[in-house]
Amino acid sequence: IVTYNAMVTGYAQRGFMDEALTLIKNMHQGGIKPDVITWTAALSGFARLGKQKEALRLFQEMEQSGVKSNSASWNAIIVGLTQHGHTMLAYDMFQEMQMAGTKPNVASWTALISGFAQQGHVATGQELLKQMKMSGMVPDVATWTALLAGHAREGCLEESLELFLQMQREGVRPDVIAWTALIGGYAKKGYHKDASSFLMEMKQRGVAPNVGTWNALIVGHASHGSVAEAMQLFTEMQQEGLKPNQYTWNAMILVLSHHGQFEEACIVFNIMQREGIKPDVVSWNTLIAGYCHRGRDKEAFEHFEQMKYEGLSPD
RNA sequence: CUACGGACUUA
Repeated sequence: IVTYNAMVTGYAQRGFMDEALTLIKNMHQGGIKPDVITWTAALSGFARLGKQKEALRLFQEMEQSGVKSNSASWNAIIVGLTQHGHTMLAYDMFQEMQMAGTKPNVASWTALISGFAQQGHVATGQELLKQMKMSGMVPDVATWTALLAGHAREGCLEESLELFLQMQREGVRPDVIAWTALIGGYAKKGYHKDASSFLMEMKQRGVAPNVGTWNALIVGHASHGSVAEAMQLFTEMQQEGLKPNQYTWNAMILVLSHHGQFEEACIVFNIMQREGIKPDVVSWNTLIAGYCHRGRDKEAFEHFEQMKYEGLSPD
């Protein structure tokens, strides 16, 4: 069962759902009964792909086979809904989960709060946090960060900072992700000085910045700031021993495009490939949108064609 | 037991 679960999880996480389902069938034939982990791994795969019908079907199949769902199974469904914009349906599921006798855990609350926060409904998220506390649950660093990030994305820096402080008053230590959410808010508004003081502070407090943290700093230089400073950060992160990832390269393309440096942006396409990272739809969209903003429709179209030629489908 | 939640890129 352990081996099977590992394999089902592997396939499901990669979106190979046919393979995952075949494995479950094999388990049955081999006389091994899939457990709640097997089922949850599989239905979570469907949920992430936005195939809610199939996810729910597996959920029912699980219960019919006599395996009781737990909060993780419900959470997988809820996350699938929130990540595809169905926040209200996720909320309904959350209620249904309780009616079915499963108590939401911290992850359930966090998933729901994050869903609303990502849709720009931060106030609802705040309200849910209050309810969560009233129900006796204790928010952890992920819960706080979901809300904090919501405020940061809205550009409400005071609110995001206040949550950052509040979580600490309530005994929760910010981790690298919480710091990154905070820093990202400041960076995006062009408050680069504040962003880098926070970077220093997090280091002093023993939290090591990761690639995501640097990405947040770099991308701030798209709307406000300069290519030179972005390049400087890009170099610095590598001196710290961190390797640029897809987000980093795309951020660099964005910064260059925003500043009209399209030739350089195209060079970045080549370099990233040489470094083993393929430009994705986001990379191309960024470049094409950059051309469009400057009225360079011809080049936008040429790159649109080239993207298709490279085997990527426009979204 | 590689089951479920939070940050950073385009639109």
